[in-house]
Amino acid sequence: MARPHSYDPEIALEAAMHVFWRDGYDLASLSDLQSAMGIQRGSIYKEFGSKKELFLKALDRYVKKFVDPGIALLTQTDGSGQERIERFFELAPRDETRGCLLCSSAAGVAGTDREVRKVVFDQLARLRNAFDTALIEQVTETSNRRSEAERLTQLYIGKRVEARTAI
Amino acid sequence: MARPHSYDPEIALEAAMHVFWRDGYDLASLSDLQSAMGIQRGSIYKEFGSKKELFLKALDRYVKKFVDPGIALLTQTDGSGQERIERFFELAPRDETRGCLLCSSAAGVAGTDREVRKVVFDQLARLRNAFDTALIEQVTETSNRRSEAERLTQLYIGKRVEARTAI
DNA sequence: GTAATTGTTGATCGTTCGGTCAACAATTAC
DNA sequence: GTAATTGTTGACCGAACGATCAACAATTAC
Repeated sequence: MARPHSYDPEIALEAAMHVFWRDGYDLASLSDLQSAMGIQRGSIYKEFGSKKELFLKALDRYVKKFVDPGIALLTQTDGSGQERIERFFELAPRDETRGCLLCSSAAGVAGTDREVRKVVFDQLARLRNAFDTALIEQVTETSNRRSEAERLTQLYIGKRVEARTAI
Repeated sequence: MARPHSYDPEIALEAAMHVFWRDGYDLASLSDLQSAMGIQRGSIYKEFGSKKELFLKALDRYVKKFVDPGIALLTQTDGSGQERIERFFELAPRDETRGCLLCSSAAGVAGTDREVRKVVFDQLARLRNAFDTALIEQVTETSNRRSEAERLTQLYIGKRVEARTAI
């Protein structure tokens, strides 16, 4: 009954995610996004609402693609928790100099935007809980386990942020 | 022989450092800096050259004020290395939600500006070396010590980046 | 006093930003 | 075919950006 889409919103979002991943929220301009997504500005706004909404959807996609598999690995039941934690830290390719969109956002836009900060906080909490689950055999005392899970989360963030400084 | 300065460049730089610390490089606008520094735009440019040069000088000041004392603690000779490392991680106040300017810059502007990236990389290397020095009693094997120093550096970055997500 | 020198100001520059919208295109229902 | 509906486009908007500069202010040397 009406003109059909000429582009796939999922593919456009995927492209936007990569721009935000590489450049961060602030440096990613609408012109950059427009080029990468292959659609015009008006279509971006009709489809995604605003730059910030587009970013939040791209971040959500990033989490589904790159964080959730790690959480699934940590919380699955085969193999020892220690093994799963080691495998978790091997998930990110060594040459991925873009780091982690979630971690970079923690250092960047999350510091100034409350809504983004909440999303980042919640996702990092999910990761912390997954570490906690993986530690349940090794560390029986709850508060010790919680602080070790906290340490592992911070270690993950540090690794992925440091990756962005590679020369 | 000429008109004297009406402001103290060191105090102005200190103010700029706090703006960059809170907002990051991109979000810190010249208007913000101007207000915080208490001098007009023209004077900022005459004194510091450009926004990026001002940022690099502010980052340098940040390192001198907040990173160097930590490095000094790690590399001093009294107390055990383990003790000094523990004290290092207690240097940052728990309620410092701005995190660490060096770490935030690693996740942010360092990803897109080569010059900033080099500075951040070098300063993180100094910190890594300081951890290595503090580990010299505990870990005698060189490559083990190096990877443990790397871990501690990443843990530090993670802690300070995570601090920015506090709700 | 005057001349020379340097610091300070704020208006102004061109550019880029995120965002909007009227015109046009493509489809379905009839 | 026409009408209705929705998708797409690119020109355009005001605002904010980083940066510049001519005019003015304050000091020293004489």
